[in-house]
This record gives sequence, structure tokens and C-alpha cells, in this order.
Amino acid sequence: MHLIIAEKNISANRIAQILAGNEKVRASKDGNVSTYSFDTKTVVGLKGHVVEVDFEPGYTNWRSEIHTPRSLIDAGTVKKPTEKKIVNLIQKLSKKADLVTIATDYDTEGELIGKEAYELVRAVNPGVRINRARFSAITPAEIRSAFENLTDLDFALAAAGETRQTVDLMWGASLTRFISLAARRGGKNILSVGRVQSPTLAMIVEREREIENFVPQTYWMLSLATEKDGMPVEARHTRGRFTDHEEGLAAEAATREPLIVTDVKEGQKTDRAPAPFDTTTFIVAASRLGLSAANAMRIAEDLYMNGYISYPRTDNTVYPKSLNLNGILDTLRGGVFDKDVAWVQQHRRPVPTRGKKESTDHPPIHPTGAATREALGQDQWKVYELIVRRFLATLSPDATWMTTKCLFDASGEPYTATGGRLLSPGWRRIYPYSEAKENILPVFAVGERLPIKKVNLEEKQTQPPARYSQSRLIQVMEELGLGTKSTRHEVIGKLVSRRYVEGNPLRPTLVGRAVTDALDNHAETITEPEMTRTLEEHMQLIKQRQRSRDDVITESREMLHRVFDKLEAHEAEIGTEIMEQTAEEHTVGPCPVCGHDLRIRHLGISQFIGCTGYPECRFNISLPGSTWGRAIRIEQTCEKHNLAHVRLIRKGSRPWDIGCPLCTHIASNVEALRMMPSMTDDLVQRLHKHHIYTVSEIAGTQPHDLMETVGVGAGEAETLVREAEDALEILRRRSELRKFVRKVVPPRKGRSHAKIIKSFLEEGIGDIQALSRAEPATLKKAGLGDAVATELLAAARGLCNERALREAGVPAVSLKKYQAGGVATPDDFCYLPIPYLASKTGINPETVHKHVDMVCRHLGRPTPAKVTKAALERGRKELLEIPGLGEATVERLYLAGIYDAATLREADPEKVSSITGIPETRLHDYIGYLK
DNA sequence: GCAAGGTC
Repeated sequence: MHLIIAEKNISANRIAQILAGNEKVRASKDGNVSTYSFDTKTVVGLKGHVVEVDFEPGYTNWRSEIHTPRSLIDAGTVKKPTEKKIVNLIQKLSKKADLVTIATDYDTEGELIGKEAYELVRAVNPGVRINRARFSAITPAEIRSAFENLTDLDFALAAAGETRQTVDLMWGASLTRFISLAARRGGKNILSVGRVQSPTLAMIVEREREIENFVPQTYWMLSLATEKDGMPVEARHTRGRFTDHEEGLAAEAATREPLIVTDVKEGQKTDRAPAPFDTTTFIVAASRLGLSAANAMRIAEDLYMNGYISYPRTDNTVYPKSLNLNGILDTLRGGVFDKDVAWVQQHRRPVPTRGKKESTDHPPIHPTGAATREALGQDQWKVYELIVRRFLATLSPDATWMTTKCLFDASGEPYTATGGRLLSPGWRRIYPYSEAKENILPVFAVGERLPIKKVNLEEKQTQPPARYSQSRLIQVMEELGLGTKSTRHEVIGKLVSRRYVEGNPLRPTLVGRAVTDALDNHAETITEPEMTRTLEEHMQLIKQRQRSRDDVITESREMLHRVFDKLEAHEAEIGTEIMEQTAEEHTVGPCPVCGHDLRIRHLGISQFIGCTGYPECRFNISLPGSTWGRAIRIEQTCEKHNLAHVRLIRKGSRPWDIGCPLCTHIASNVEALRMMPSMTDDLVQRLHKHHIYTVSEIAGTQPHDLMETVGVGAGEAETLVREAEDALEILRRRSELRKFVRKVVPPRKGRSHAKIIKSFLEEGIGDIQALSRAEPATLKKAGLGDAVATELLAAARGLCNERALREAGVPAVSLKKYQAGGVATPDDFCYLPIPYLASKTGINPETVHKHVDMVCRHLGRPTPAKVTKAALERGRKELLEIPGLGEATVERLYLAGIYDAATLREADPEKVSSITGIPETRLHDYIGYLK
């Protein structure tokens, strides 16, 4: 069998179709991985890298004393499978193979991916022949010639890729751990560092600094308004910017009629049709449609998987010769673009446009199939249309403009006006994404005199550089060689998810700045794009076999050790700097009580706003738990309280804006305050004035203090505190009820828990106890169905019983055994005989007696007599001696309190029969035997 | 828990 391994499933399929020619390809799935077979050949696709490098075992603990962040520099690495199903399948097929061909993409990563496959094959079949097919496009001609000229894997090329992997892991992981530990950040808040992300972040930080340090300069622009044949014309002074106001004023004053046309130049300008899309130019164009880089890529990948467009990850801006442009045009005929396609076919430019970058891996992004608006979502359609129109534009003629430049003289002051008129729109007919603004000037003749309608000296300010938009940043990353077509947008996503940057255009957060500063000061290598450039040069030397992989990695290790020399010497300083710089990120504003900063605090899953004056000032505001989203400060502030608004952010959900935390705090607690019988509007106002907002604050105050701060009488103060304690208890029970309902009743559309609780409260059900006693009909009023109502009631009763028993003193461990034995209510304890309880639960009868005694006392009922273990065992033997009386009958007799010969002899057969279900005649027989 | 690079 000849096994062919491609880089991805879709390539595997296409390669199989091409090589099979007229033969039919059998597609089958093995563990969700597709294979394509024909003749004696089987083609299978990888998923890019199916293994990943990581440190050898022993380095998982970040805080290890021995395996410090620095020790990662010299740590050994291992390759571990990340796509187990594919790895297994490849190895299964390899065992049967007598020839294996690696057919991954023709670039460094592709060669490395190929080598990874090579190693997987070798591990299970050391003797099989393995060769390599190299092609730069998956077209019949390329693929056939590649398989006619098979070569060997280029291990030097793969080694270049491995070097990158090792260097990235070593630098990234060791620095990430070092910086995170220094700044005491763990879990979701780690501070990541990497060869690509750190320089990218540094650029955003740098740009923000430029904006902050920018000093605007004032300048003046001078223009005049004239007209001809009723057409207004604006002409600018040829000086452009006047930086000196006096000079501007002088020129303005000197601008007088007559205004004479001194020169008219007409010309033509061609406006080139755009080049084919590569990933970067595509992202830039999509961003004009309002799509973020990540979004645009996600949609493009979707379109690609559904066969509408070609592979979206490409660096190529030149159509390969093998691409059938006419065929694509034909495919697009008949649909929404029919007219546009027809026009392009009629007016085809002789050669399609081409961009500066040409690579061999994939063609530029182009449509591959016809789609309808209905088949795609709104955004998908927007992207598809963009790609179709771009493709059509690259085949369309250039646009041509007629340009006019006029010069005027206003009594010595020179002015100019330029105009443009679209002569032939060319590609602009079908690619409406960039606006072509015409500015048509009237026809002027040299020497002509014109009126001056107005002279205008306008004051302006120079502007700071703009923040990077996502698409602009991707362009700059590309220029600097940072990241790849597939990863650039992900790197930006990473910076956002690490909360280093936010917004679009991108702004750095305080954490982002603090980390960049720390790295800039102590490990500048990692914040500079230079590192990538050097790495690439070294990779080039490895490819050319002029340096070895180990040699380059050793050099990199030494460099990183020097970086750590500096870092470790300043560890404490780096840590405090980051912590101090980022504290502000959590600061909401001044405490209304003491004026110190209020800060958002996270403690496990709970979060709240606390005062930095703690413990002297105990002011705090509670926030919803972090399961609702992590609380962050946002730009907006509350004018009344001078506090920043708070937002809860959770992955996958829309952010929840809480607004001013104090306003929300006040509003959400007024209702609770009003639950106190003596609370009045006036009192609420007075309490608020003294920053007392919650019932629990009143409950926690000494009546004496309350008297002084709010100015109420002693009796009133005591009443208030007592009422607050009561209200607090009611609230506590209510919240318990709420949690309980939420747990038992599954959430469903159109049935909100808030509504259910509201209806319960209206029916007087304020806690679980009340719920356990409620009528099913009451529950149905709250919109619950029969089954759910029954379940909720049962659960509430169960919980109440359990609580009553625990309250009576039954230990939790025993309680579980009782429940398992079907003994659930306090009544069960009082009325079921002890032998029965003991036998059902396996608990010692003396212990059972102790528990029963506790429960009975708690309920004010008499405690039944004690039964010892010995008595019970003896009694059991006595009973079993009676002919026809077995184990099962003993258990049933326990139910009636009969556990030995004596108790049986005394029993009333009729009564015992009704309790145990044993026929009366049999009972008579037993008793008869005993007598 | 860490990078960057493939691919989905």
C-alpha cells in the first residue's frame, strides 16, 4: 500500500482526485478522520501540526524551587501528540504501507509538519521507504509532476522550523513565568511574553506614548471662494500651511481683486485596478466593512470550508499561471454578479493585476464557487461579495481621470485649485468599496478675471498620530515580519484576551504598559522585532546547512541566560513596578466615607468594591459573583459620585454594565430598607447622608452609634437595629429560596427564575420552609408544570426534614445512612421502631436510640424504650428458630416493633398483620409455637 | 497556567 500524507484534509481529497484520474476515489472515515483511496494508494490529511513541543515532565509547577523559570532555558523538550486520532490512524496505516509519501505544503512549516509525520511513521515501521512530493499549487499539472519527481524530505529545512519552535517555547515560557511570578499573578491573570506578541504590544504602547506626548502646533490655512457661471470654486493659497499667524494675516489682507487665472494645466491620470487579495490586504478591506480581523478570518475560513472561496491564508498576491481565471468567471455567471461578470468578460484587461508579494504555497484569495445571498448569513455574504468583486476588479481595466490644475493671482498672492473628473471608471464600476471623489472645476481661460466672494484664514492644529486599528496593525506586523498570515490576527486576539490592549483602534491597558515597561527596561530583546529578524536569518543559515540547529539554539540559550541575569537581579523591583502601575486599573474612585480610593477586589469567585482605607474605613459595595462576569472599571464615570462605572465581562456573553456601582448599590438596597416597619423616606435620606445604605450595615451598628450619627432617640435606634436584624434574616432566607429554586428548576425559555420568585413572594412563600408546606396549586400559579412543581415540593420537604433532623442533633454522616435506608422525616424517627431503623440503616441500635431520643425531645414527644444490640441479636435468633419464619419476615416484624420471642408473644396479630402485611393465620402459628 | 505555528 502506498500511503500519502497531506497537510490538511481538503488537500488530501484534492490530491487523491487528481492522482486517481478517471478512477473512482473511495472516501471513508476512521475515527472521524477521512481517508481517500484508489488503486493501491491511500491519501490522508493531517491537521497542520499534529504534535506539539513541550518541556519534558517535571516542569509543570511554576513555583518549584528547583525548576525555576530560568531552568526552562536548558530544559529538555518532548513532542507530544495533540491530534491523537490522526496520529493513531497514520501509525495504523503506516504498518501496512510499503511506501510513504509526504505531501505537505512546500514551506518551512510544511517541511516540519512533514518531518513530524515521518517520525510517526518511522516509530512503527522503521524500514519503510519514505519520500517527499513538492508542489506549489494543488493543480493537476503540479501534482502530477510532483509525484513523477519524488524527492526526499529536506531535514535541514525542517530543522529550521524546529529551531523556531524551541526558541519560541524557551523564551516565551521562561519569561512568562518569570514576569507573572514577579508580579504575583496567576491563573487567568498571568502576564504572557512572546517573540511576536511582546513587540506587537510594545508598538501599541509606543504609539500611545507618542499620542500622550504630542504637542499640537497651531497653523493657518488660507483659502478664497470664487465662482464661475454660478459654480462655486474654492482655491487654496499656494503657501499651504502658515505657521506664523502674522504672515497668514498679511497674506489674507493682501488677497484682493482682481483675481486672475494665470495658468490652466490639464492632464490624465490612471487609477490602477487593485491587486489580488492576500490575507493581509483582505483583512484591511474587510475592516472597512466593519469586521474585526478575527471575525473576517473566521468568516473566510467558513466560506473556504464550504467551497465558496480559495484558501484564505496566503501571502501571495499574484495569480499563478495554472489558475483558470476564465473558468472562475464562468462559474460566477448567472448569479447576482451576472452583469458585472459579463462586463468584465467584455472589457478584460490583457493581464490581471499583480501585487508585490509572490509565494508558492497558495494562490491569492479568489472565489471558487457561486453562492446566493440566501445560502449565506449577512456577514458571510458581505465577505463573499467583497472577494468576488475584488477578483473581478483585478481583471478589469484601470480607471482614468482627467485632472485640472489652475493657478490664480489675487493682487500678488498666488492661489491654486485642482479638480478631477472620472473619464472612465474601469474597475470602479464593480468595486465600490473605495470612494472615487470627483471634483469638477469649471472651464477657465488664462487671463480670465474672477470675483473674490470670500477670503478665509482658518486656524488649525496638527494632529497626533492615530492609534492602530486592528487591520493597520496587521499591516505593520507584516512589514516588520512579525507573525504569519495565519497568526497575526490571533496575536492581536491574544493581547486582548490577556487584557493588555482594548478597543478598536487599539489602546494599551495599564497592565499592557506595565509589562512592556518592565520588559523594555530589563529584557529589551523580547520587545523588539529584531529578534524575529535574527531568528529568520539563522533559520536561513540552517536551511543552507551553514549552521546547525543545536548551534543556533545554544546561542539563543546563552542570550536568554544573560537576560535572566538582569531580570533576576531586579526581580523584586520589577514585581512592585508592575503591581503599582496596575493598581489603578481596579480603582473606581474616591470612597464617599473617607475619600481614600475604592478598588475592585477579586477573592476567588466573589468580588466586591472595597476601600483602600480598610480596616479604618469599612465601606464596601457588594458585586454579583464572578460567575456573572469579572468586574472591571470602564471609562464612563458617575457625575454624582465621581466613580467609574463597572462592567461585568464573561467569555461568550454580552458584557453586563452595572453602571455607577454606588447608584446601583443604593437603588438595590432601598427596597430592603423599606422592609423595616419603622423605616420612613426621611430616615432613608438621613441614613444615605451618612453613607449607610444597607440593612446589614444597620444591623451591624451599635444602637448608640446610630443615635449619634443619624440623630434618633435611644429607643428608636434599638428598634431600628432589631428590625434590621429581622429584615436581614428574611432576606437571607429569601436568597436561600432563590438559590434553591435555581438549583432545582432547570432554566427554560420563557420561565425566568426572577418571575417565579416574585410570584412566590406574592403568595407569601418567602423561604424554603414555607415552600415545603405550599400547595401544588400555588406553585402552578407561578407558572410551574405538574412534574416540576411536584419535584420542587419534594426537594423542599426533603431539605426541611434534613435540616430539622440536623438541628435536633443527628450527625451528618448518620443522616446519610438514614436517608439511604428510606428514613427521611422527623416523624419517621418518632414512630418507626428502633429495631426497624437499625436494620434498615445498619446503625447500632443503641446509637439509633440516642438519635431517636434527640429528635423526640426536640419535637416534645416521648422517647421509645432502648433496645440493645445484644438484645436485638438474641431476639433475632429466637425468631429464626420458629418454623417457617425467615430473614424477610424478621425484617417485616421489626416494622411492628417485634424483635424477639417476648415481643412476638405479646403482640396483637390483627394489628401486626395490618402493619406488616403478614397474614394473620401465620402470625397465630408463630405465637402458637412459642406458647 | 507558558510561545508560535499549523488547521477546523
